[in-house]
Amino acid sequence: MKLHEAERKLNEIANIKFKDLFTAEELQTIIVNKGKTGQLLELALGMKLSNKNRDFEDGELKTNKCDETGKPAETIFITQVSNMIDDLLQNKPFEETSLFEKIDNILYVPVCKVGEPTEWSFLESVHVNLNEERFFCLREQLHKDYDTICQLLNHHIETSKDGFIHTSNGKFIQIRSKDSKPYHPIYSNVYGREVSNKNHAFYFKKQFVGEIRRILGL
DNA sequence: CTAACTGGCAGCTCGCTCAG
DNA sequence: CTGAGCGAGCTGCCAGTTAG
Repeated sequence: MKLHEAERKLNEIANIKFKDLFTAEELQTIIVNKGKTGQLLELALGMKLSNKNRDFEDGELKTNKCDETGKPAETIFITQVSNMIDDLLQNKPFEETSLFEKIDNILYVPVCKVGEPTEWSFLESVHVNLNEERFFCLREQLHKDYDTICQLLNHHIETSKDGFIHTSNGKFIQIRSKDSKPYHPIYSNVYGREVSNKNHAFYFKKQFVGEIRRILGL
């Protein structure tokens, strides 16, 4: 599925309460298993559930919990770090990383989760394409963030007590731990040893959402 | 005191592997 | 050939700590 097609479908179901969008049975699974919202959205859009690198043929779907005004409640998960750690430690050019591939064309869908799940709804989606002129400024900043984070990772490995990487912040994106037991250590070929005892991931910080809303005049 | 940050937990689907 | 088991990668949620 192409991103634009999903965007169109989404705008048809935006602002409709979940109780009018899903069956009681479907809603029940949301309540029992809170991690289900994103999957229900993908199904509502007629997509196949998968663990592939990109949700759309040409981009990525990101949902996030927020309030009625679209203000995000959480940072937004982007992608895991373990398989690209050496790209980062060698500061591979931003545009060539799988991180860039992951974020250069995003359909961001805020999910208003105030009150009971029956009262929740998808809000107006936001399409962020870093190749469009109006996002050049944002793209520049993300590039800077990327370079900063690459430096911070090396700095942590070389100077921290445990010799491991730790939370590293840019202005709009960050890297921090993301794993569950049993942990998945990150091995670096550059250093020839483990550089973390657990997996890490890229996240968009909340300021990122504020920035795209500002750019789009929302 | 409150909001943000940090580190962490858990559950889901897919594809791969391997025994039967 | 087939199905169970498992790892990888995805998702969302939250408690304790820190910063403003």
